Amino acid sequence: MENQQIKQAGLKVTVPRVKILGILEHSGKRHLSAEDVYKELLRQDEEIGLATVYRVLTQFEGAGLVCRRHFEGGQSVFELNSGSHHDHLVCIKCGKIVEFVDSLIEDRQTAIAAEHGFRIEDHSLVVYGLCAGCQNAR
Amino acid sequence: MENQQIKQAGLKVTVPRVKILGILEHSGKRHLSAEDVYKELLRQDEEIGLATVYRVLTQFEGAGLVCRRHFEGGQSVFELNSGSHHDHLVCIKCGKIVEFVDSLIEDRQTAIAAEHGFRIEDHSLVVYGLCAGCQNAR
DNA sequence: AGCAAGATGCGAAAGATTTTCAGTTTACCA
DNA sequence: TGGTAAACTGAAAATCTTTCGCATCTTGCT
Ligand SMILES: [Mn+2]
Ligand SMILES: [Mn+2]
Ligand SMILES: [Zn+2]
Ligand SMILES: [Zn+2]
Repeated sequence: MENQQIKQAGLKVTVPRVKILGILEHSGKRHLSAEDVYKELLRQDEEIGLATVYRVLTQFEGAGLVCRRHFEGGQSVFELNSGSHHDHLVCIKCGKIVEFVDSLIEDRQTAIAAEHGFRIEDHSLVVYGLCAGCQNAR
Repeated sequence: MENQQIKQAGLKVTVPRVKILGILEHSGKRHLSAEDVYKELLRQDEEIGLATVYRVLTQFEGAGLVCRRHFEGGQSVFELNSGSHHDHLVCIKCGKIVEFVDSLIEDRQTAIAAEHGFRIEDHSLVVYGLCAGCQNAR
């Protein structure tokens, strides 16, 4: 269960951490903002402050349990670290998110970085557009 | 000169606008934060407020004169709109920025979006790493 | 020159995230 | 099982970047 992952991450097992990890795992949505997590905690009648939510998410990120994403506009969103990298397609109207991986793109990035003498540490690719549903909706 | 571009953009020619456009054109750096522009104005003894800098940059963006980029960390940066799209390679140590365009990547993005029924409106690709110089520096 | 629309500068406000701090909880061991 | 140091927590205050509100100037045009 959650306790083990938290312990393995080198963190003490506390109520906020267990609850937050639980929400990330079982809330249905894969990409949640700190605010989303906080609202879900309120719904569950947990007395956990927003500052703690940010703190815990940041610790989880440091421990490699979650990934933080900075999409355009407002808040960052967090998602469980699936272990494998992926990029995102985001609908600018309804917020729908589709994940994808494309080895051709990954390879080109590596090649381009090499051409310029860079050693890649990370990258962020986000494609914004209208999903099928939102293209029709008039 | 600057006056023409501003006028063509449908904006009144004012001192702040002329100065800011001038800085974007001749400051040596291609990617500047609002704060960078503001500091340069102070250096030139111009009495222009930071709020005006943000306002003008946003207007320039709306008029298509500049592009706003949201790289990791704090501030957005602005650059003159070169007319053609490009992505960025950013050194996480010294801040060096290299611009690039890769049609293979662009094509794959279009194909992937199509596969998922999305119509692309925009995209952001930023590769973070260490530039040649920073890899050696010990 | 004279005027109305549009801009500016300033301080205040906003929104997201982080820090501070005093009071709690957890992990560990006698 | 206690006893305790270290780690953690909630709430409020602080930061940081960007935007607003508004009284006061400028610009573009007669
Ligand atoms: Mn994802
Ligand atoms: Mn650029
Ligand atoms: Zn949609
Ligand atoms: Zn560098």
